Amino acid sequence: MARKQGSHAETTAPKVRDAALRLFARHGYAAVSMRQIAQEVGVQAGALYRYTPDKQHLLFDLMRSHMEALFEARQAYAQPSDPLARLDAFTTFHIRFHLQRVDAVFVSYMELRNLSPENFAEVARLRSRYEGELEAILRDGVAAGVFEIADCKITTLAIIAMLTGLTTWYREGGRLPLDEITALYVRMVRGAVGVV
Amino acid sequence: MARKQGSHAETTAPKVRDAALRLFARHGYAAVSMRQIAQEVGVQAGALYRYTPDKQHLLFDLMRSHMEALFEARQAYAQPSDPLARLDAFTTFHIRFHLQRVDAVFVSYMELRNLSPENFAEVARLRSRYEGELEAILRDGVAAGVFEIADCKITTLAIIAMLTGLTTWYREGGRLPLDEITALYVRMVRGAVGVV
DNA sequence: CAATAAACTGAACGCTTGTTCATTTGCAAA
DNA sequence: TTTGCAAATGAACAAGCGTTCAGTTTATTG
Repeated sequence: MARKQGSHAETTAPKVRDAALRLFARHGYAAVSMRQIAQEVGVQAGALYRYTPDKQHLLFDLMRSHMEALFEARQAYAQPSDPLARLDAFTTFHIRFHLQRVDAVFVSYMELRNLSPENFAEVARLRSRYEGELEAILRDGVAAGVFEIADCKITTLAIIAMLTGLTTWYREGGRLPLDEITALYVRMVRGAVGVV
Repeated sequence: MARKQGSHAETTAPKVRDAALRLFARHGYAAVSMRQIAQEVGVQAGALYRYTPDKQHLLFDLMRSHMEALFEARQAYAQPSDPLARLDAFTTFHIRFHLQRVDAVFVSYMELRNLSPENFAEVARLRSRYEGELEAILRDGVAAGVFEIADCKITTLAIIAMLTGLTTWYREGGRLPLDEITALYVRMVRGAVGVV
């Protein structure tokens, strides 16, 4: 019989992903070598190839599972029915989720150009599906007469850019607690969609 | 006497900068080699070192002159006195300037981590000076009772993130003309600062 | 204990990297 | 036409790159 499957592999695999994510976020995909990742894991470079077919796929896996985690977390979130409550919930969710995974957010936004065309298309598809969720909320709000929005598509992109920008400057233990910051953003998002 | 200064250098120098900017934006600083830049310019790699002490400085120069161009362009812009008009003018200016230099914006936001600490500090200083201009507008508006803002610092960052995000998706000849897009953003920014 | 297979090593592969520098090119002034 | 120098070449440097693979280690199974 085979050895209990992956007694070490199950330890090493996430280590590889963690190290790669942290290093890619810090220095950029192209600037990080497989040897650096290996050193962080405590292993020789060749051993990494038991966990990824190549460097490019390692990057893609990180991005894809970031998006998958995003949808999974979102599904676990309460979905109110009235548009304004849903918008607020989206804002809160987006901020909380993204702040918990700054490295993954950074890598997912910065390293798109290092993906092969097919891998890029896959990530782009997932991202626009997520954007679609916000857009649907906006459309519902407009239909219900609660939002005043001239163009839902553009408003969606503007809101997401505004919210995600938070990840570039937020530091734990900063001037304001996260709850207050979130409340500020909820209010700004409301303002941007014309809620008075 | 010396030859007319830089008869060729004056041609080559901007070519080097243009090529570097385009390639850095497209593939990332670390992924671009000096030989690639040289080929784009039509020169051997060694010749680049007449125009930059090293690769890192080439990146820094691009970022610094992007920021300098930003301040120069802003100074040439009309500065109304009432806060709301100034806010609208800032929005319009920011969009127009940044859309004309997508590559420089991209590089300036993506490649900060590839700067040496001193060079990073310099770019950060210039950036926060620019943010300060918007923040001043917001504070004036609050003082004048036209804006309803809970925290001017955070609102500043949120607005700039929202506006700059435009550069990642805008394409000339897209669904909407730039004037309409700008008008949409002017309205959203107004909403975010609580103008009714 | 012996057998087995997963996990990992360590060296090697061909290639590219940023940077340097002695040398050549080519134009403009004298 | 000669001279002088900026501009550019092209070869070289040591170092590092992603990836492969035969071989060694190691822990668990029968």
